[in-house]
Amino acid sequence: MDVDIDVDIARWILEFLVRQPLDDRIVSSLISILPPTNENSGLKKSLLLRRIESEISAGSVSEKILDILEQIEELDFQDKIKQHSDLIKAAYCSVAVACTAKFLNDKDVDSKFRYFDAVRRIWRGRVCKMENAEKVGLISEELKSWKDELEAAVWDESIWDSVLQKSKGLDAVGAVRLYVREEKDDIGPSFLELVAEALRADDKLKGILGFKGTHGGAIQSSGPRDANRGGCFSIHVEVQRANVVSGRKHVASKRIRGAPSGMSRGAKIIDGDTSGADISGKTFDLPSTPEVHEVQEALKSSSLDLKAVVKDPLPDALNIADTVVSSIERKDAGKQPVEENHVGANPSIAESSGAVQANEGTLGNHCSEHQKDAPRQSLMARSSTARTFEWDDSVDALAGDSPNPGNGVQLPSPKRRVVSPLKKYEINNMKKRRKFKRWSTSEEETLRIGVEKYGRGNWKVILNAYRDVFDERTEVDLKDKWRNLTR
DNA sequence: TTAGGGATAGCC
DNA sequence: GGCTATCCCTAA
Repeated sequence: MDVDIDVDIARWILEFLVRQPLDDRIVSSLISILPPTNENSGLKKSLLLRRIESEISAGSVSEKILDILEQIEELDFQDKIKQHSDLIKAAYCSVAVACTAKFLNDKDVDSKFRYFDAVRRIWRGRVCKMENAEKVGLISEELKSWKDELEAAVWDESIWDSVLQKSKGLDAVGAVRLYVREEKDDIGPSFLELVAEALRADDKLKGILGFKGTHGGAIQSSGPRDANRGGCFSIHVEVQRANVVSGRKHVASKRIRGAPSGMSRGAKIIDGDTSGADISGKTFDLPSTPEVHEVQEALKSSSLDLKAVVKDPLPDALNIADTVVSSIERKDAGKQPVEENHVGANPSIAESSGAVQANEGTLGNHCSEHQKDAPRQSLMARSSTARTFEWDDSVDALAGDSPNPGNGVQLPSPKRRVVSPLKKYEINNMKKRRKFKRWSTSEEETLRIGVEKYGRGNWKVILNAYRDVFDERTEVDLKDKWRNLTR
């Protein structure tokens, strides 16, 4: 089930997340619940690069990397990037060789079978397909040379040693790392990081952000090939004061001007206190799991970066809000009028108040009648496709963790909402079933070999021993398949 | 981590 | 709709 969340915001979140050292499962979970952002090939590439990094984190390479590099090549092809980096070709060649030649290490019957199988899969399968399709993005002279050599070794065991020695001269992991570094440098930082960076560097922009200024601060994108973010754009944030006060909601409309299509939608920030609020939209809660907490921490850290560079952009707004808010009866004396403006003015500070950051992976979604009915239209009026997102848990610690608690802003504690059984049901259903993938004969054969060698029931050992063959399989899959084979 | 039951996708 | 293969959940 996809979360009903603005696709641009989802993209910002994903752009940010894929650059964080988070567990892959967490990122995958988030991707599965955020709406698809298929049109963004830059994000896709970032995700693929992340998968590569994950694959080589153990210091070895696998055939999965070949698959990912092919996907990247396809993306580049779709983006009409004709000139492919030599580094991607070198990385592909090195990994292909490593994934094949490793089976020459042992001289037993199994390894011989696996070597033949690897040559069939990689060189007669992948490489030949690319050659036949005249897809030259990953084809290099070096690759062709290795193909001949490895094919020759299929028929001539006497050259195994020399091929093996030569293959050891290739540093596959190093080649992949070099390529990934080049791509990441090329893509540049995420949008959220750019904003943070711009705020750090530009005092003027700090002043502009959050209040009714019409000036725009410019942020230069550092990703020359990242057509999805555009080369240069400006940021404009406006506070809808009327809504902030009348609805006890903190609303800011953020718009990127001059950005490519899809970048100009609103992000609304709402106070965690929703009591009495007229909620017409759907609300999504995240389960309070360690994984979710980990993601929240990463987002929080980025938010704190923002907060650290924004001192107080709205002193005037505070005074105005002070006057208006004072007329509203408050049950909670700890909620100061100044909070409202801080929140409305600055998304980074909004977080501290229990407000929700759309760009913090918030999955809550409220539509405020107050905002809808607000008589004053903002210059940066929320677009029809914009939604409101509410973050319940992430902000708990922020107010208390504030490095400068005496700075005058004491923010209300967000309230954890009780998740209804129905919601829990929805949360459980957010996990998508994997795509149905039929077992190949080589997988079946390898499973038989594995069971013969390691014994039935040692599914994890077998999976680890033949990880290259069992692509996207789990130990449970192996167990289930064996059960099926032996029925 | 594994085993087993149940759910679901894919095929006929 | 029925059957089978694959995937998922949960108890041990």
